[in-house]
Amino acid sequence: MPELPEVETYRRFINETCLHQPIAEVTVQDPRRQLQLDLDEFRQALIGSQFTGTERLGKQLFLLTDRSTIVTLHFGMTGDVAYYRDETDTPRFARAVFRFQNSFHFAFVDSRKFGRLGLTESVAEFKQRKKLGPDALTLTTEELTQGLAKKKSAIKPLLLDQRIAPGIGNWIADEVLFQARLHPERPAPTLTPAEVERLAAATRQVLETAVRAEAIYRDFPAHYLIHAREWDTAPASETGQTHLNCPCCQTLIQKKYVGGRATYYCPNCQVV
DNA sequence: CAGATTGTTAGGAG
DNA sequence: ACTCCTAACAATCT
Repeated sequence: MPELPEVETYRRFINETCLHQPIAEVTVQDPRRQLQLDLDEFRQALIGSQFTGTERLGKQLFLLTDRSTIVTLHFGMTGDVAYYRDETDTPRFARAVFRFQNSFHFAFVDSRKFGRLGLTESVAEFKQRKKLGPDALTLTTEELTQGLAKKKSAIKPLLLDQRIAPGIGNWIADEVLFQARLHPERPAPTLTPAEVERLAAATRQVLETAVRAEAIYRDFPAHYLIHAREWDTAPASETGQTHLNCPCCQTLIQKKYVGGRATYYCPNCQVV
């Protein structure tokens, strides 16, 4: 689930829990898969150091330390964070655990092991190496126009391209397109400047709303498409409420695969 | 139990 | 060399 709003929420959580406390031990359950460097190097770089602050770019999280090294965290599809004192409270699927000298623990939790941990010298270096574009939370019309230049494909896969506006994931992409009233398969070259501007504005607005709601989807505004996604119908059906219709025009929400990802849209509000 | 799943990336086709 | 698309990755949930 971790798209930009979740990662931003994790960042704030870490800021409130993990800073300025010497690290006593670091364990990684499956370093060959999830750690991008040797486990001993990782431990030596961090044991005895403290986290001093955090940064975020798209879905990538950076933990600054009082040394010249920065921890990089990517949460994959199922990454989460946890902070607890007793080892007996270690969450299921804790894949990496930082124990602080005050005996509290910070855990990188990730059932599916798609997440990654690594080290970098600087955020700028990391951004360049990964070719990440400008953060989607503050995406300007100019940045989006630049990012879409010479692109030929459908707009939705481009919104998911982290080199254009990192932070947008599959669900947010659908929400942004719905709010901008654009069909997910619109070819990027056919977008008018006004539509690109609408898309950039919707991106900022959806992400700001999601961050404000701390990525808790049921707290999103009622006119959001996200309530119509299938996964929302399970809990909703228990209360007798389903939201499979467009919150704007009541048309049945369609599902199809665009760029290999499940895509939800309103065939009435979002015309190609 | 078959089929779905959030993100990223390698590999192939063009 | 670049763009675009697909499939694979691991594990879990429904």
